[in-house]
Amino acid sequence: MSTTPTVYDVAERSGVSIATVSRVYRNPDSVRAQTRERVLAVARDLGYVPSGNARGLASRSTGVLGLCFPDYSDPDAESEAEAGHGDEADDEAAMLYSDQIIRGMERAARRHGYALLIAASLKGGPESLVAKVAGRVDGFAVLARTVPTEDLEVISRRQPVVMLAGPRESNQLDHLDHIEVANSDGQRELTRHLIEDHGLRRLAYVGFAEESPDVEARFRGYVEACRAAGIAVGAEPDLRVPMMTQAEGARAADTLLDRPGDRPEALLFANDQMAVGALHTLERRGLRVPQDVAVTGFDGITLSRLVRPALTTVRQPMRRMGEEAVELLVRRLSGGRTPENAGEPVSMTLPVSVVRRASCGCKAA
Amino acid sequence: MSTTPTVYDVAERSGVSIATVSRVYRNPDSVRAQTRERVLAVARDLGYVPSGNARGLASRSTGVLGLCFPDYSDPDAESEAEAGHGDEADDEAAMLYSDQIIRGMERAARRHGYALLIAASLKGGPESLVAKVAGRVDGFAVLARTVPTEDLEVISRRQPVVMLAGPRESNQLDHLDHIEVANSDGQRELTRHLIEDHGLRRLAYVGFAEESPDVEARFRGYVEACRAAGIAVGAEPDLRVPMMTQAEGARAADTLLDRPGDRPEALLFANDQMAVGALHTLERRGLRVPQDVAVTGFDGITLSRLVRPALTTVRQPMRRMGEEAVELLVRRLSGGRTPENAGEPVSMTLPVSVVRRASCGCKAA
DNA sequence: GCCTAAGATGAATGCGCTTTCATTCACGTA
DNA sequence: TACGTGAATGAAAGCGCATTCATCTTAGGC
Repeated sequence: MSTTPTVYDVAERSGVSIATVSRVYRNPDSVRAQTRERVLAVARDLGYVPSGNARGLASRSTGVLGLCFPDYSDPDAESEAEAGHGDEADDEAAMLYSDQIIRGMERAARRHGYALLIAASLKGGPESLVAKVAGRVDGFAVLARTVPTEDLEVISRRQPVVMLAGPRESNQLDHLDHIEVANSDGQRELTRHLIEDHGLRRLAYVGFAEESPDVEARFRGYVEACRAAGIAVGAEPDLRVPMMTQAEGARAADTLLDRPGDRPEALLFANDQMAVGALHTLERRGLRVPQDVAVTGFDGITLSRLVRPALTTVRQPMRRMGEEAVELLVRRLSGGRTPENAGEPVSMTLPVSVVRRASCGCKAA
Repeated sequence: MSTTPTVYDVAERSGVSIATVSRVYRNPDSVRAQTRERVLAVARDLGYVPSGNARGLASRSTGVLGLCFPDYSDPDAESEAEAGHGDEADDEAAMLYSDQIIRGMERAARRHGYALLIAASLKGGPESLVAKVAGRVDGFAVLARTVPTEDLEVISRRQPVVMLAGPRESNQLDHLDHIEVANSDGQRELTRHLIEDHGLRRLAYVGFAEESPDVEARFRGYVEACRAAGIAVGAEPDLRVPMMTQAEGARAADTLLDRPGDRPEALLFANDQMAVGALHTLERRGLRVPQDVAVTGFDGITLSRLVRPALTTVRQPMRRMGEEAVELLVRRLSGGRTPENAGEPVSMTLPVSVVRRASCGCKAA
């Protein structure tokens, strides 16, 4: 009896067939009450729990949705939390993207009766990651750039996959559902705000070195706003950094301020982490924000509100993104096996909102 | 071909047996390189992804750990986030317990090569919840009181289960591993702080109506500190509320302040949510915190730092708890099939820390 | 050039459950 | 009394993979 009990054990002990045991769990009403009770009693007695694997195998569906995300942990955040045990710097503050998406997905999944399987990619083989998740769920969401697109290409032929954040790949993944945020709109509006409402004209944009669709889109919004205001800008950000971390942001600020010529009136960063790093640099150099230099971020992470001056940024509705992802998956899953399921891939863009705080001059620091 | 490809399809197309296909994924080195490449090519071509279910069934292990938690969503938080779109009140602020535990578990699980399955109980049958999770994972953690103890009793005979937060049940679950925080110590220290460092003596404690081991432990700490200081206290909290929400906290404050006799100098709440609600009430009534009344919470949720005055509270290391839970499960899982596995159940208590902020008078509001 | 051992592959079985399809049984009806 | 009916249950066939054990190669060794 050291082995875990199965339907066979329960069936034998309660004098019914395994089919009946199965029915007791799948469709209780189809079994006579008396029989049902007997089976349940034995099951309880034996400590029987239906094997999800066997169930899934036989019914080819798992009742689980998945989420793959990259290892987002910013080394900065880690070390900072460890070093300064200050009240303000504790790690709780850093509710990451992934956390919010997880929360959104979990809620929505629960509503639809699904559980959620989450897995972040290790630096090792992403192969194992996606394979592991894909093989165990009915459908899943992937944060952009977590998994090689070609792998997704393959997997999406077999189950619903929705890509989060990051414009749809123009090449092959045209049949992948996709949810993004209005990166371009947000950055454009924020830039317009700096130019029109604060009268700033010497702007500098800091982006990411590796090609990142999101960052590109943000930069595009920046460029549009500048041009609309008659401000000349190049086709490239003023600076590209190797990683979008606080450390790099701090360094970037130094680099830009050390450049010859007039000091920029505003530093626009492609994400909040970098902007926060820049804030440190500016303070160290004795420059006041926003009086001497305005600073803006992008994302709207919790930390952006906690720093001083509070960071003006663009908030992304990550939680909602998670919810929408689930809705989409559920729709694909329930919508008949093959009707319009092969129909047009859905692509949705969620609106963002500019959050005006102190670092651009809107509120008192 | 509309059906999802299986090992059989791959085997046939690449001219090998299914055993070889399986080997290619499970143990690549045991297959000749040439053969391996051929199989992988076909797999890629066909869009083959190994079925996690079949794998799990055949190898009886899933590579997944689970977490069951109650539906913690505080209705307050929801409505507040929807109503006031204020910058300060956005939902990011509310990083709940479950979120932190999830994060801790995810990190630790990833390190050990496991994925994480999370599921919150719906109000419906908790049966389905736990069964669903239990059937799909190698082991899992449960937040106290999410699942009827008798169910756990049954399941724990079949796989490792670790209970989080909440003292071990004295009755039957003695063979369940268990991780808790030093609730009693924390509340005692916090109370001692109010009494000795701030000279407060008229205290009032607000707890939860339903029996909750954690809340009981906290109350116990409170009582100990009072008695040690020679302050008389009853065996019951001054007030028990039906739910530990902000709304109830607000109401509780009203109730306590309306009672005849001297106004309490300090209101101690069994969690932060209630304390925050009380803060609203006090402001409405024109009472200053901490000058007129001190207020304290318990938990150390992010919101506790964001409210004004910032809340003095006791921080629980929820994230670490998640990590420890995984470590424990992994140990159980890897530690031989039956050696000391049946050994003593582990029970660990994580230390908490008092966070002194403005609401008790320690820092400027 | 023949024999042996290690390496590569195949055949077959079982993992635990779901799901037709068929069978049995108890009634009500003609 | 014989027969149709629907409910309850059983028999059996997979679901897709991992894993022995047996079989077949192939590279050495003499």
